[in-house]
Amino acid sequence: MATEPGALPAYLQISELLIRDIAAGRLADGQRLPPEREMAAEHGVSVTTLRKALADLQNRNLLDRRQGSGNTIRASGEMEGVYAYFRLELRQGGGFPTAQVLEVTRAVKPDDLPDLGSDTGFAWRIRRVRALNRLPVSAEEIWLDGRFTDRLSAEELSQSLYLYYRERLGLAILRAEDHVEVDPVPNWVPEDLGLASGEPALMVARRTWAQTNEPIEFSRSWVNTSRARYVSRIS
Amino acid sequence: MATEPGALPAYLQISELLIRDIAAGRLADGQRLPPEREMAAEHGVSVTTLRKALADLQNRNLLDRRQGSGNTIRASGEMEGVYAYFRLELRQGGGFPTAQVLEVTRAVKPDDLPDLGSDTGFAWRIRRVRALNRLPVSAEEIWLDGRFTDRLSAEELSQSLYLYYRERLGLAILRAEDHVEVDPVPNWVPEDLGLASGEPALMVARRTWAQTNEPIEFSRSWVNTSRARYVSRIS
DNA sequence: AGGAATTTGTGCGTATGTATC
DNA sequence: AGATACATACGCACAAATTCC
Repeated sequence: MATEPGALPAYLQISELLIRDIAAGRLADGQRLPPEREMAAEHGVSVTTLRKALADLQNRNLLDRRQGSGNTIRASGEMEGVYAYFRLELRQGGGFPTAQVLEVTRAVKPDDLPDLGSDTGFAWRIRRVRALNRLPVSAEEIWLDGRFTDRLSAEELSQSLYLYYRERLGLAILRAEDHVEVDPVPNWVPEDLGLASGEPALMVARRTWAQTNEPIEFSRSWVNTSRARYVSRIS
Repeated sequence: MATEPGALPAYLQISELLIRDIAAGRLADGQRLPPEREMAAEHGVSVTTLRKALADLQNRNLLDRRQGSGNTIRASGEMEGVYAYFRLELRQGGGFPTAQVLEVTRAVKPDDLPDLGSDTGFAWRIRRVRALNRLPVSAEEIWLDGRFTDRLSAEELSQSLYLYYRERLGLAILRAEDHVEVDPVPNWVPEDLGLASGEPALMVARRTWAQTNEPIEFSRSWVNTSRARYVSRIS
């Protein structure tokens, strides 16, 4: 393992390497890792150091460590990971999330918007409809600070916005805070969502932060609660 | 450190000992711990082992470890622990939670209630008003399954219901799931909450589970969103 | 300002215990 | 019962951050 001056600690380099392997599918769910001594030799570190890397994966719920049995990848959390921040469910439970972008605009930041950590005053406004099993459940307006990119089009945005942030903009969302309230539906929501403009509806206001703890994004979602509900699991 | 056969590992013995010290107030918030080498000597273990105990405390958010600076107790998490499941905040943020019990009734379980893991068919219904900084913010109706206790009175219930569950009933809440919706306000809510019966309001439906993963409780809270909002932090 | 002292972070190698196969 | 593999624990050396003089 290279030990350049500015580099990350060896155990973090290894754990990040394994995380990328999982994300890329090179390490699949349920796959058994080689014994710790082997892996330590492969990476040219001591068993102690390698164990610290594996402990890190365990803390992230990506690895099942079992004495006498071995270390097993738990990549099930991966696809969930992309949607870990999505908190709407069909009323009968579950539903596969998709999104349709209605509009992408570069605009002056409104005054009532929370601070996004920039002084440019410009931001991207993304409006989209989120669906579960193809049933539209919410309309979402997202404000992404302007400092991250100079161009942004509806075509570029994949189904998972956070995936786009991570892969195209190098922004990993690490934290979010939702405020759930009741708020009038705006006038731009499409018909098929089943929400009447001006009527009170469940509204989720979200702020997100990146690795560096800088605020990135602010969004508001109006939810059709006859189709979906906001779910929060606590443990 | 004693190393009897059936005992916990040394590092866990030490971390549990420190946790008890924090809970009992012998280690106060902000207090600085002795250097690791000193503590290791005190407990008769190696620095490595002691560090593992401290890492455990850090994972529990009870300790702040800073290279070059030392280890500092963060007991703030203690009181928060009791209210960790409380997700309402004043609109300006924060607020100290209190509760006033309106009514405690033993009743037949309604049919539309989710399964509470019992076949007795009886349950306790608790109605109370929750306040933040003495301002009423929500009305709550709780159904506690009947199998846990034969008597329950308003006087017995402390401010924190979960504290009561833990100390009197031996029930530690380990998991909860909130469903947030919009729902008409019931007719029993008191005037000073500022919610009109029958009008739609933010409603939080919660199920809770105990250690054993058995369902315990179901509750619904109607929130005055002009005073408070439902907050969910994700990381 | 600057350098020494203090304190935690990282990493190694090894020995032994214990769960699983 | 034996082999395999992870868990615990020790002691040491050096790096990096902080504090103190």
